[in-house]
Amino acid sequence: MNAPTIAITLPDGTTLEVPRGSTPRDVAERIGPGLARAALAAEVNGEMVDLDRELEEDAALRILTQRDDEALPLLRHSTAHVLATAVRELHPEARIGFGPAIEEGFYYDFGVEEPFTPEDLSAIERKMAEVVESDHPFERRVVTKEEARELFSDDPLKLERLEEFEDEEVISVYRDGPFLDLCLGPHVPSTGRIGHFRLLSAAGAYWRGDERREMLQRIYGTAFFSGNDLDAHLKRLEEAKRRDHRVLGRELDLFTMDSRVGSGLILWQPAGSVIRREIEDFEQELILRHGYEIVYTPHVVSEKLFEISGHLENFAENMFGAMEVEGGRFRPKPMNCPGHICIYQAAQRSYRELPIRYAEFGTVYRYERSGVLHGMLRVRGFTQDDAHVFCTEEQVSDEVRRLFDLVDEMLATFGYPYTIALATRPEKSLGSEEQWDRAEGDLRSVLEARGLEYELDEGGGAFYGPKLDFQLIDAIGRKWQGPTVQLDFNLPERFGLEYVGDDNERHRPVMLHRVLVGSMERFIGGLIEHYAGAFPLWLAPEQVRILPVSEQWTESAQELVTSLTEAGIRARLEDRDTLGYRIREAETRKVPYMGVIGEREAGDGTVAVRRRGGGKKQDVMPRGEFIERLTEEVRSRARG
RNA sequence: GCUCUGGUAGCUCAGUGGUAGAGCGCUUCCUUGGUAAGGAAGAGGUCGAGGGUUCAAUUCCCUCCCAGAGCUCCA
Repeated sequence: MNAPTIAITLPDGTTLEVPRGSTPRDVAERIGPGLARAALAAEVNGEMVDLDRELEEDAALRILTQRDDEALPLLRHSTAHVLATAVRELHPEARIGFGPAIEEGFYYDFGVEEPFTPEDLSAIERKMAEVVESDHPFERRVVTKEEARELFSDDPLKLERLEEFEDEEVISVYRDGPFLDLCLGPHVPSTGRIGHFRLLSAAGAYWRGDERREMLQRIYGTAFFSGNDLDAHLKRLEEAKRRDHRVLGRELDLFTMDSRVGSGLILWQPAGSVIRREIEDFEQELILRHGYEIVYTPHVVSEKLFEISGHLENFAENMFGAMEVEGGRFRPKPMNCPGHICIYQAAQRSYRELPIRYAEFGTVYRYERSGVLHGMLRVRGFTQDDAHVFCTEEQVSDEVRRLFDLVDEMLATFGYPYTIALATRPEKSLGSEEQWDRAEGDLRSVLEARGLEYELDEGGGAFYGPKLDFQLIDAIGRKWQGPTVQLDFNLPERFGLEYVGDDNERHRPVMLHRVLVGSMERFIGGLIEHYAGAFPLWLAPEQVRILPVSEQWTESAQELVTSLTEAGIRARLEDRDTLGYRIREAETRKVPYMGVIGEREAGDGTVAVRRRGGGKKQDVMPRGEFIERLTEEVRSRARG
């Protein structure tokens, strides 16, 4: 016979005896009225549940309030239900799809005849406020499949989902006021707990993400516990828009596109080319110091190469079509690795040569569907800072260690913090278990030896080897794909790579693919947004603009421009229009330094230096000192 | 590729069934300036392309091209 009470263990280790069938809300009230008021949901034995779920057994319990990390997704999911509630009030015919919380908010998909207009969104938002005002409780009910079929008889999309439930699965539905949804939960106690939300956009989305299925209309929104958090989020969205690399790219003449050239193909203007060349020079210097050798491979190669590499089999849908030349078929390369392998195979390799590290700024072409193209971030032609390391299995961990040194130096220069994910063996994979264990162990031990935190992406590796992914965090907290290190057991096999060991036997080397920036296009697109177009001195296309106060000081100003140019500084004279106008122009062009030359400066050989964004503040200094300071700032690649 | 939205001057955008406008930029002239816009004049448009309706289409309709927001996918 069950005892009449159960023991509830709280996070601080204390235990409460409560009657069987008590709810987390009861427990919260036992702990204190403040907590009871703040409570949103609970975690029982690691499972998230509603506050009024009855507890039948001893359990570990944690009351969730808005201070807990899990609370925000909960709030957003509940807000999605409020959205659906409002849509159903205004458009009773709308069929309901799914409405989950996502990283920055939530969405809900609806089957409607006409897409939602901005006016619809406003009306829906107002209706949502009414739903919140009504403070409907979220009520959970467990139903049988048969009951559920009845309840959702008018909701074909829900019925489809319903049929996928296994017989023994618990089917729960949630009601808030007039709206009923098939939902796993949990939810906040009532719609009144939802305070600060905003609908952001509407767009088409395939039912269940399948492009062969019907297109539904998705409404995106976000929600927060406090108005301040919502405002901060909306400001961040504004800020992201302000930093859009496509807008800044045009304003600053960094890059352009031309439909005559083709979609997804970047034309680098001189200013953007300066940035790219500086980064390439920096990286080249870096990798030469780290023992790489630079190679070059052709852009168009025989299709036979991609038969051997397997690209034709596995990557064809991302490759440009073949061109026929004298009966042979050729393709623009989508990756650089096969070419590097051929260079490796140009000679018989001895263990004494390994590791061999080939690097190339290799331009590759990939077919991307027109709808996915986006500025410089998603293109059809891009240049990878690609490298391939051929080494023995024993050398892998040392090579990975060296890569970390490279990555650290590289990313610190741009001011990117980063996170790391280790992606391990997927279900379908190539190579022996020992090989994988060893490779993953190598990666792991390097991470641990460095004391680096990392996420584990279980089963996220490619079929041909585990990998490390670095994610960059930019100036406004967004994540970008950064360096990757990929072990490859496949290509050495396919190409039959060999080296002669100290035992005079032939062995198979391991191959590492790695990129630091990934693609120059994507990286620089991201960098434009990271710096909001205000590049540090070493990258700035124009580093100094020299402004004579009036034309009579042009000659003196020109002398300074010449000295700067001779010192390797990108400097330009600007002497038309008024000084105020030219200063404004230099500021909007985000030139890091302005040097003003007037009667005083021309007289005593100084320059009045004004820093970008520094307002009226100016620093008068001897010209030699100015040049020295700039040279040092460039040399150290200061982040400025 | 799909859904939706859009395409008017170099850029950002307004506008109309009777062959077109603003601001910025550009050119020229005046102004010779001291730290985020001195003044004036001027040039610049096949109103994305093709077809249809109409006395008349940049405007209404259809097709196509291009771009954007999503979906799916990726460096």
